[in-house]
Amino acid sequence: MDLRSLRYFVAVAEERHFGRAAARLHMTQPPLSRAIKQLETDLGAALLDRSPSGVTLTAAGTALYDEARTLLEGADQARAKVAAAAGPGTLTLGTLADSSEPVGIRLAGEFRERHPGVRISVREADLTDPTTGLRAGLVDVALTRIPFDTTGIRTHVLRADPMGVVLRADDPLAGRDEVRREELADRVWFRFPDGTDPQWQAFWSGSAVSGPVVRTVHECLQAVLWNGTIGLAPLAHSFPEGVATVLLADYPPSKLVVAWREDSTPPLVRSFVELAVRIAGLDHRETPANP
Amino acid sequence: MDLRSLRYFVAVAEERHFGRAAARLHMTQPPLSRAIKQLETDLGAALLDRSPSGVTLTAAGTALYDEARTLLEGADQARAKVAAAAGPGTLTLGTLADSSEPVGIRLAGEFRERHPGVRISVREADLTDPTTGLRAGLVDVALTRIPFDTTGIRTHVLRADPMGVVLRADDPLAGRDEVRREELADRVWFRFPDGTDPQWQAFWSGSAVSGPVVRTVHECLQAVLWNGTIGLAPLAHSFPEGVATVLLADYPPSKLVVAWREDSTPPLVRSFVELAVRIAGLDHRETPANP
DNA sequence: TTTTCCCGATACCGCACGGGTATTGTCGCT
DNA sequence: AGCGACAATACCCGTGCGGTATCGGGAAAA
Repeated sequence: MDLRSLRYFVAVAEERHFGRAAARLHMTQPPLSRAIKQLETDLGAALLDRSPSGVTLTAAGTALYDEARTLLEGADQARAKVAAAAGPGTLTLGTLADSSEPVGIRLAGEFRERHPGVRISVREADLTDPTTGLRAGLVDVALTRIPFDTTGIRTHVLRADPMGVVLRADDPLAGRDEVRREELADRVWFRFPDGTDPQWQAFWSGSAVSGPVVRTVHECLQAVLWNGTIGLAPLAHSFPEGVATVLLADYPPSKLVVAWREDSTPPLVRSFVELAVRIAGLDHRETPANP
Repeated sequence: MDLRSLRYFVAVAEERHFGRAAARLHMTQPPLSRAIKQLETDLGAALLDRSPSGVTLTAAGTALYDEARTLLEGADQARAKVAAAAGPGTLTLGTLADSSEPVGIRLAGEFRERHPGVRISVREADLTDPTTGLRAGLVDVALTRIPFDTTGIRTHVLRADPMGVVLRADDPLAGRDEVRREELADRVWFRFPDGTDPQWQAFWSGSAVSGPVVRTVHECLQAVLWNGTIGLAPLAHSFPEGVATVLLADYPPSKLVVAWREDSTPPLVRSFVELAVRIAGLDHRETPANP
């Protein structure tokens, strides 16, 4: 007898219908039927009277329903008590200035729901530090992009986004479906300041040695609009008026990762990472397979 | 957070030692460590301070310990309440006069432990009915041996025992390690009464058409001692003074099964069957692999 | 200081279980 | 009798749990 079975049973008891209960539990009917039967076997008593015109509780079933409610209630209170005893936790999250994207939104929501007492302080880093202050200890966990030097840092890929070039809307290439890198050979690229992580620098601006130095997304867009520079960006979110994006056909995709220090294993960090991975996985699978 | 994790945590909290706690939980230390860490991740708080000189509880840990105790206590009470509401259950068990064997003993014990309120009434059947009254509805579940006509009856093999021949202790063959069937061709075999299940009859007494008719194990042994008849028995338990057993080399093993009517699915029957299968499985695996 | 020992953590593996899809069975109802 | 609704069954597959083997690190002993 575990809490999961009890949750299942409560759902069926309240809906008096396996199908509806399954829907409420975000699952399908057969595993639910099986779980309830296992619970009955485990307890050694019939809990439900199955008739085609609905399901009714036996005496044992009503007894279990009350008990299960109390137990589940107690479990929730236990969580709360533990959270209270642990004191107000804090998690500092570093982002790469694009935390407003879907996965970040859901992640923040679910994390707050799971750990209501935890204060999340978000630090938005500029483009010059792909670790967003992780190695410096300024943040506990980061949503960022690879590649960069990951010694001492562990990462888990959440998603891969195709890369695109960012142009003025009136650029001759602006209407194209895609471009290749060689077509941009004569353009002016931007650069990151000296001292930026070499891998990171190489990914974003190639071997450019001239061109404007940018530190933030904003500066980069300004350079595009005013200098005619080209920008580079993962095609994951929308861009402001006046600029256009074109898919870069021969460029490796940019991978969004969750990153944390490998010596950093406090539960909140682990919980955040676990949540991030799960949600990212769901994002892929949730696309309904329409027949 | 499920009840299993809580049980684990309570054990560790009380033992203040992962190894001892694991032993108490009848498991090994690594999965226990992992489970506790998962629990910490799930709750988002450190529960234990691991120091080489023992394990101590954090504030969150002590809070969870109290809550967990209450929850587990509540779960036990829930079981009791359900059992009470279900009314005193009854399970009638049919056996083939050799229920005193190891698996039967353990089975009865564990079943009583799991379902304290249930009355088990045992019906010992004689050798003439391999179903021990199952088909007639006299018992709910049976510990018996195949083969017999199983239409309408489901069985699950618990164990296979080699067959042996039962002789007077002063029989010339009595000292042998094993005999073959042809060496017994001139012996007098016993028979079952007319009307006995044909498969059953064929297994136990071949095509014998003469010889004494026996109905019980006792009668069979009497026939061996007084008539010089030979008996046939699975070599699973000990035999009384005065008779000897010799392995029958070319005889198929006798399979001990748990049997129930295929239309009979009350939870207590399912629970009994499940227990029987699990215990029989353990019996095999529990033989320690000495290196 | 170096060695040893204890104990928890990690790595990896195999199997069982929980979830899924597809199908069957079985009642009421027309 | 035929149909529709609903739970049960059959089967598949991936995850998770428990196992064994090994590592790492701190404390005690030499």
